[in-house]
Amino acid sequence: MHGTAEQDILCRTDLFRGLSPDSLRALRRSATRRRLATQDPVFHQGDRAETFYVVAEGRLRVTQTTADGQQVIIRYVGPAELAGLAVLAGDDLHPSTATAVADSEVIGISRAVIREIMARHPEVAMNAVSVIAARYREMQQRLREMSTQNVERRIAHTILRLAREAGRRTARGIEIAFPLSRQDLAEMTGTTLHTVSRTLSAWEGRGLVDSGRRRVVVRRPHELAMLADAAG
Amino acid sequence: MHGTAEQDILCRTDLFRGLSPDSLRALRRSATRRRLATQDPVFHQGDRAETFYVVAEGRLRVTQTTADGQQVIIRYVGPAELAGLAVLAGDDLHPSTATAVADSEVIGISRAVIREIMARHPEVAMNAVSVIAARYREMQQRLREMSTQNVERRIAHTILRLAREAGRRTARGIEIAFPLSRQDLAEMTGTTLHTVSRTLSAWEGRGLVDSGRRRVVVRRPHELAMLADAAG
DNA sequence: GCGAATCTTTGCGGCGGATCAAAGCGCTGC
DNA sequence: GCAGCGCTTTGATCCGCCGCAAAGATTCGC
Repeated sequence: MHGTAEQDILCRTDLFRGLSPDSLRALRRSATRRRLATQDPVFHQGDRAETFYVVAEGRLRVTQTTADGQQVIIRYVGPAELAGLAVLAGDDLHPSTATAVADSEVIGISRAVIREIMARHPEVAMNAVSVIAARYREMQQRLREMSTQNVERRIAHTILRLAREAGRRTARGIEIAFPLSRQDLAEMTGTTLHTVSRTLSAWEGRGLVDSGRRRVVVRRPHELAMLADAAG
Repeated sequence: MHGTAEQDILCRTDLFRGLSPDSLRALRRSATRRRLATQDPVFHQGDRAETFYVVAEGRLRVTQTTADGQQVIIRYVGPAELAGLAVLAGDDLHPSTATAVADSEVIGISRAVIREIMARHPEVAMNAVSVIAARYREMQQRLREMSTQNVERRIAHTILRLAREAGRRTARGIEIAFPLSRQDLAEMTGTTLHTVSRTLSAWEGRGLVDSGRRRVVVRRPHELAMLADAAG
């Protein structure tokens, strides 16, 4: 699984959907591959935005850190998804940091290459519009959640979303397929690890989830969804 | 100020920057103008996304309403800015509602027209990427604020942002140039009108702002910015 | 100019969730 | 196998902000 897998992943992205085999081949030649171990950084907040990445395998965590050192998780990025969208927009700097949370493989594409492809293939530029618009909508949804829902519902929504994006069916239920700590969930929902821990403990008591050290399994997705949609 | 003003506004947008005069003229012919009084709706959440709008004059409020009827304000949109970005992305439905908050004039452009322009003029498609990416970044910032800052700082940031986007210099300070109620600020910051009212009263006591019925004037922008950046 | 509607202010009580503190648990490395 | 580190749990306390309630301003319609 080398070249062919790589080309597969590129044409499976929403960004390059519809690009001709020839162009894909050329793109593949100018792209670079990188293997990452857990914890390896891909780029840092404030770095020059020279290269964006397609995840071929594994998963990245995208975070932002505030002036006073608080961190929030913007998103997890999985196979066939993109990290470093600022490059597509032609921005100078990466506004966020991307880090591998599992052994991963990414394909890097430089600003110059993607800008030229978009200029030559408007359908790719239009795909880029859709990709970023989807992220924008995602963000609107999270903002709405933060504004109107209490902590328990926010955690429920977040876990359900992760289960959808990165869920693995097991005998016990749907397992989120990468290490996810209480602290991580807190940084996604705007609360503290203490509150997340208490909430998961309560759910565990009711048989909704099964969780442990950096591990979450959703046992009753339907009931958790009810809870996520309940008032409050 | 008819045709010429309209063309001016179109070429002053980030979206159509760099488009040739000929194409602009053609675009202008296929666009429609609409005058709006305060409170007039432009489009509704759930409507088919057939047309997006360039604000030529005035201001729109873009909101989302949750299943249980709670409203959040996504953004205010002023001259040379866009409303209805979903149309650019080719989405089926408008995810939000846009309403005039002052007498306004908008220029409507249909999905078919903009898609064709983007297909023919990649630079416009790339502009669209930048426009949406800017909104995405804006949203990330607000999410970060919601996650890490207390109510007072969020209100301060919000008012400063509005003053920057829609501020009018007056003898008393910078006046936000459209009607803005306590409830509106609450829906932008994820709090209640009561808390906004208390906060503004406190600031008024310290001479930071001067506010009344649907009216906010920032008297000491610098001090308000200090407060917005302070810890907490 | 009067009343009604809308927006704002302010007091009071309560609670969700943060904060502080300390102890348990499960990996990892030697 | 034991030490040590990072993650998790749980208790106790506190406080920022919400929710409710009622009165005070301001604008608008007739």
